[in-house]
Amino acid sequence: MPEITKSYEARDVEQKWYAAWLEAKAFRGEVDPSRAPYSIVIPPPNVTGVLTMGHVLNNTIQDILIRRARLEGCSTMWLPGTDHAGIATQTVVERELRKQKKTRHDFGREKFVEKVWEWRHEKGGIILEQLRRLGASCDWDRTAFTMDPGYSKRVLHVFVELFKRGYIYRGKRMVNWCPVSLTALSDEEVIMKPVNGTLYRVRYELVDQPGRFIEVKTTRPETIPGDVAIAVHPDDPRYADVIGKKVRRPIGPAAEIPIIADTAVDKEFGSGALKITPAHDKVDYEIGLRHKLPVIDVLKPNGVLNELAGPELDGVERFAGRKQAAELLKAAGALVDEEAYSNNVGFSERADVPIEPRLTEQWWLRYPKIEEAKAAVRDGHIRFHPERWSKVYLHWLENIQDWCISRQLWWGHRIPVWYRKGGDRSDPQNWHVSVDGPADPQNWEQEEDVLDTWASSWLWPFATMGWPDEAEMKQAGFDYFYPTSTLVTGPDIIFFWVARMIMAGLEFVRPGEPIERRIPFRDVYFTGIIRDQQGRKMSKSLGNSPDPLDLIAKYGADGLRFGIISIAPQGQDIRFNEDRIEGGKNFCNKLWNACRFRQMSGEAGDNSSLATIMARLEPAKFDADDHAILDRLFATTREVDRCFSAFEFSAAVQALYSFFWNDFCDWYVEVSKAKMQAADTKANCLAIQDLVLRQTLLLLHPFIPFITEELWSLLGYGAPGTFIQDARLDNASQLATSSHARGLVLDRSQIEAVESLKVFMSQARALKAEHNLASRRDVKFFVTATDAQWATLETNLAKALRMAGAAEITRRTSVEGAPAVVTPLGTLYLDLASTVDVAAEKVRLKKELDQITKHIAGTEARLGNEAFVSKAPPAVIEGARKQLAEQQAKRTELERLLQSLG
RNA sequence: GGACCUUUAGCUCAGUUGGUUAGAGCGUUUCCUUGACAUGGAAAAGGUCACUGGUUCGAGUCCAGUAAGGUCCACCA
Repeated sequence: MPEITKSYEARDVEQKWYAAWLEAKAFRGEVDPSRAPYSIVIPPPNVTGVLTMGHVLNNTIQDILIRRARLEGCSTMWLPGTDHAGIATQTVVERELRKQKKTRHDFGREKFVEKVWEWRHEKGGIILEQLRRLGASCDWDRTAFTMDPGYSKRVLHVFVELFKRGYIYRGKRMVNWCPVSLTALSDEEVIMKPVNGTLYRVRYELVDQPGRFIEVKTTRPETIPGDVAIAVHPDDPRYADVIGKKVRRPIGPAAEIPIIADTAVDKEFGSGALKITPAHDKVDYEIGLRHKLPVIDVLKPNGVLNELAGPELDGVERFAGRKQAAELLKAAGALVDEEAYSNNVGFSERADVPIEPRLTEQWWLRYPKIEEAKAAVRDGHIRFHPERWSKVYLHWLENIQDWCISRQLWWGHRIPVWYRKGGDRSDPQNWHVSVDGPADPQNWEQEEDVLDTWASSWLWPFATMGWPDEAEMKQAGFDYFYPTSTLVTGPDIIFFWVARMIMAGLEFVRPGEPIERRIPFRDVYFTGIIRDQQGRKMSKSLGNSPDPLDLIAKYGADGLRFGIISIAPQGQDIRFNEDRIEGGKNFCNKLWNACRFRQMSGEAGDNSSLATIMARLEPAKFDADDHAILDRLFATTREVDRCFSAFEFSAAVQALYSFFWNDFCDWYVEVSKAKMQAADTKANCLAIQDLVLRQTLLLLHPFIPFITEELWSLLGYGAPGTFIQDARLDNASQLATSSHARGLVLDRSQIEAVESLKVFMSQARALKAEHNLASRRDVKFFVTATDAQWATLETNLAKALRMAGAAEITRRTSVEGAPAVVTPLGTLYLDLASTVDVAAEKVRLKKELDQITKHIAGTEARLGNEAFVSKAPPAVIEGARKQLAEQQAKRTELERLLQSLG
């Protein structure tokens, strides 16, 4: 067996094992009816994406779930892939073209789309390669892409089906228009941001009463040329006499526009009068419809004012136009005043510029299965973790609006609608809607728009598994793996993705079957957002996000995974802290060296299975520490189990950390050193170490897959050619059953004795340190103890001497004048009476006495409280009494020690 | 305007259904290169659990309110 080196070198080990896993197709998801399925579909990253800390967290959690399920005996399948990300990808490629001073229009649609595909093949999907570096155990043979021919066909099929079922319609409506991307956006892609601007007070002169004005307040004077009315509230007495009269539009093409009454106007705001510009405001548009007003669009799609804005403003960009309009108003004497004003403005999520409300023809989707989607979560068929996100989800569904699914882009799924050449496009008589198009294509032209990216990714959980083609579904194991088990994602895409996937699954999968068969996943785990030290979101533009690949190079993939999980509490945002990643690396090193020590301590016995290790245990030779470490091992196994069922990964990591580092390394391995020197106890002690290490590696493997695989192999736990994932993880009760079968019953009193020994040891070291003897290993101690206390000490004496760094500990009936400490195993004296600073020792003892006296007072007060004694549960009262007795005994002993010092 | 989250040691965070003297990691101080590990070991210092009330025998934990910070939703020009 190869020797374990002094320090753990992550890089080589990681490369070696990942290659071996791929070679063996260890991550292949196979249909196996004898086992339970466990499946995850990856939230497909943008094909343009590179690995961020968010991806690290998200995918580490998915990998943890998948690997744990594998160890529990499930047949697992983690489906990877990427999203074509319409706007983002098109923008990236257009940016490349701009370097060559070209635009997509220089190429034309077909050539441009070819360019995008070229780009994708060369540079797209880097992130999937990066996920391998992280250790992600995806079934790479299933890698999907939302623009794959098969996937695309399914997207179009869904469009056609929804159209047939009456959920899709075409209509001219106000949409959120991005003047940079030149496309419509859904409401979800608009981010509201407060903007500091100006509120202009503008006056409109009445046509038949020169000199009389109506004032309105507006933030957008450049749209005044598009004004078609002034609206007031019908009950507003200030304007009762002007309703129906006309005012002059102060700038732009001269026009007389009516004063109308509409209840949508807020009497309290501003002057109570509102300018109506139906082309550039959603509310205005609705008022315009009610009053049959014309629509005057003064903006070009790119946000530049057009000729309808008048000669002065024609061709001026919208923000420059705003200032210029104000000047024109001033010149016309129509600007009353202006004031600084902050209001919320919708921004395009992608381009980060204010969107324009714009009246355009678009395709809309009325969502299917809204009520059932609510029920799925409300009734617990789908469980959100943390649960509180379900409120956000339900609230959105309560107020859901139709979804604008068409985008004026070239990169994406072109909408499968054809219009009869020369026909009126708004007349459905002239439409052909099908996946494959009309039989006589020469007579038709296809819709230019493509679908919103989310209108393809909402099918991800089933379109990646061959749906709706029976043969492909069979091959993908659809029946077996759907619904998927857990979705791991961020709460920021509850609306974009999670809710829509639920509706899509309910609408399309296994129609007529019960809801639990149609939902796309059973659990949804929402991660937090990773923030920097100042609490800011990590983002490319701020440059505050470390490159995960750098972190992998520095700390190893395992170190990164362990570190990030340890700072990621459930559902809370995460303050990134590189120290914790370093802590992850250090933990790996600790694990490595503990295994190294095991290897150096003696030949491995038969480690090939749990049973063979159990067979090597010798219950008759178990001492207190042996009982205690197995007790802690079982308890930790149980705790990790609980953490997984509660999705508390950082708690699992903490439990494993403290068990392994504190209980095993700091204590058990240390006491082992004495036991392994005795031929009689050595074999049993090594068997126990082998048992602990085996179980620990299994429990840790989902979190740190590489190093555990390496150590599993080095310590001979697996047969050659097998992986740690081929083993089964026994739970705590299975472990207990196996050990019972071996005749081992853990002894509670022995386990408690170890707790006393630990306290004793700590106090002995502290006593040495207080007298500047911490580094000495030849110190002599005396102890005054009861027979029971001494019995515990005596049986563990060899270990105790070693651990305390003592030459001897001898029992005395009384000791005078030596520094002492009261321990659970008797009073311990340092044999240095002659050199001791009596005054300092008295101060120290006095301080301890004061403390215990305070505690006694507290305990007595509680027990003296009639209400406590009569109302608290007996166990609590009993505990308090026992505690009081112990405290009093300690006080008596401290007083005696003080007295003996004079 | 509505909903939600957070506030515990210098820093980042645990703290399960209320129950001994509130914990961990990092950082700090002192000591230690003893044959697994200095990516380590030992000891120690460090907290009015944001604030105010309430419920209770008992509150970091439950309730109400206040303050600060954050997130999401919402068509007031």
